[in-house]
Amino acid sequence: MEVTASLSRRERERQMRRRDMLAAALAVFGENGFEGTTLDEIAERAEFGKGTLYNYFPGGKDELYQTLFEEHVVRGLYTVAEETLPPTRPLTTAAETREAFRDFIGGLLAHFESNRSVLRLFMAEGPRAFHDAERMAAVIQRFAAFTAAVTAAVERGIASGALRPLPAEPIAHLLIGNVRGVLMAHAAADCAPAGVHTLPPLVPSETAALITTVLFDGLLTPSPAEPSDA
Amino acid sequence: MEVTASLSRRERERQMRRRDMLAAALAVFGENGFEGTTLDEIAERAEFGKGTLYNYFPGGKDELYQTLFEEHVVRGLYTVAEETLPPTRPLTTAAETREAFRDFIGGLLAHFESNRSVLRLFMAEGPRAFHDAERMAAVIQRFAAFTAAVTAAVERGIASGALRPLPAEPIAHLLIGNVRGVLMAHAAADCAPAGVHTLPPLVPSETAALITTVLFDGLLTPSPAEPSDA
DNA sequence: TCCCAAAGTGACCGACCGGTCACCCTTTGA
DNA sequence: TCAAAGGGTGACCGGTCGGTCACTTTGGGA
Repeated sequence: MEVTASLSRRERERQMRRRDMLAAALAVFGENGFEGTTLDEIAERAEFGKGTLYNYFPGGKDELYQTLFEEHVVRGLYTVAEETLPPTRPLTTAAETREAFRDFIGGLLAHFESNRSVLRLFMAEGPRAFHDAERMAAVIQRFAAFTAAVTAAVERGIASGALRPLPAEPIAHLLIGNVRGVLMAHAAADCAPAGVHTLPPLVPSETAALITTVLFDGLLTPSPAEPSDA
Repeated sequence: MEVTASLSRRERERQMRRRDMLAAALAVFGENGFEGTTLDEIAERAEFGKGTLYNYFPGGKDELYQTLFEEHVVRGLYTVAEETLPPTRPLTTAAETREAFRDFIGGLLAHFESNRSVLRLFMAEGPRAFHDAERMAAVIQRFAAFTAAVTAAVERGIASGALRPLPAEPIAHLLIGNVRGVLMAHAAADCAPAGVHTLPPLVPSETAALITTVLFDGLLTPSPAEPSDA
């Protein structure tokens, strides 16, 4: 028992240190990007020697980055989709559908709005992968479950008649792209020095409402009668 | 006269070499991204010595990159906006407005679809700027004229009653973001190895029509009567 | 034909950084 | 108390790459 307890304490301490390292790495990657980050800085920030990083992450810089990306970005996206667009949620009326996707969009915005380092991780990985087919394949694969969940929801909306019969997957990508665009704009704005193109702070619910209005009701002034919600 | 002619021939040759260097640089940057590109490779591809690059671009790697970005991306975007959404184009009816923005979106798609290197330049610069306030400010400033032109068009559409009275600038960004998203998806797809998430080839006019339908008419099935176009 | 200025060149430099490993220190258990 | 083991450490290594500059080539004019 004592041996077990001792081992598990060791194990717990190991996990804690691992977390400290990841937290430091997230901060530095968020500030300086992948290329701009040095292992020395991560080690210093985590208050460990550089060699120790390699005890915990034998894959080095890349393993640290991929771990963070998986944990915060991939899992974050999937969790939001799972919670707001589960297969059990009814999407039969216009109001239900609009509300579900507003929740989805708001959830995504909230997830990234709360942590700028994670947001930058999200924004920066795509372009990084453009120049490496293997990495790009990995990224696409990792997001597959997420995009599939969104596409399924769109398909259900179309099947129920709530949504127009447009191709579901492009529509799903369009939805995601809108969120991505807004996040990108905010990431850009709060990086630029004060005064240059200042954006009002991101309020997920309000922005989600705006995007939802545009995407679901359209930009055109409704001609015959306002399609009333609920 | 002879002196002048001689000088101008020199000058013309200089311009030609400059162009060769830029073309080589564009190809390499497009393939490998900014960080992944070495001056040695650009020099080799351009069939000049590395030192000669510095005769033409004293600012080195960064000047080459910025020049390409300005020439192909910034000017490209602005030209499309200027041609498809000039202040003189009437945006008073729903049909006019939808058509103008469909042209705009199609123009953007066509501009980048025709040159993948330029597309990657466009996609990659944003994230690169996240970690450098000065560069980000420069990027925002360089796009200011473009976004202003689009915002102005949205405002005119709203003023004429064709578009809903939503905040014009966010809407402009949303429009641009949708195009960006589609382009990103295609850049990603044709980088990934065959078989992974293959996308149908990008047909600017068709994609523009889809985006326009979604953004202007909305995803919801119109309840009372189909708002007929024209 | 010769001269010289301008243009071209690539070997070289130094900074940088990911990754390694020989050493050291703490902990543990007898 | 001590010895062995495991984990922690950071100086160091090798490779890379942006940028430089002393030398070479070129070509136009006298």
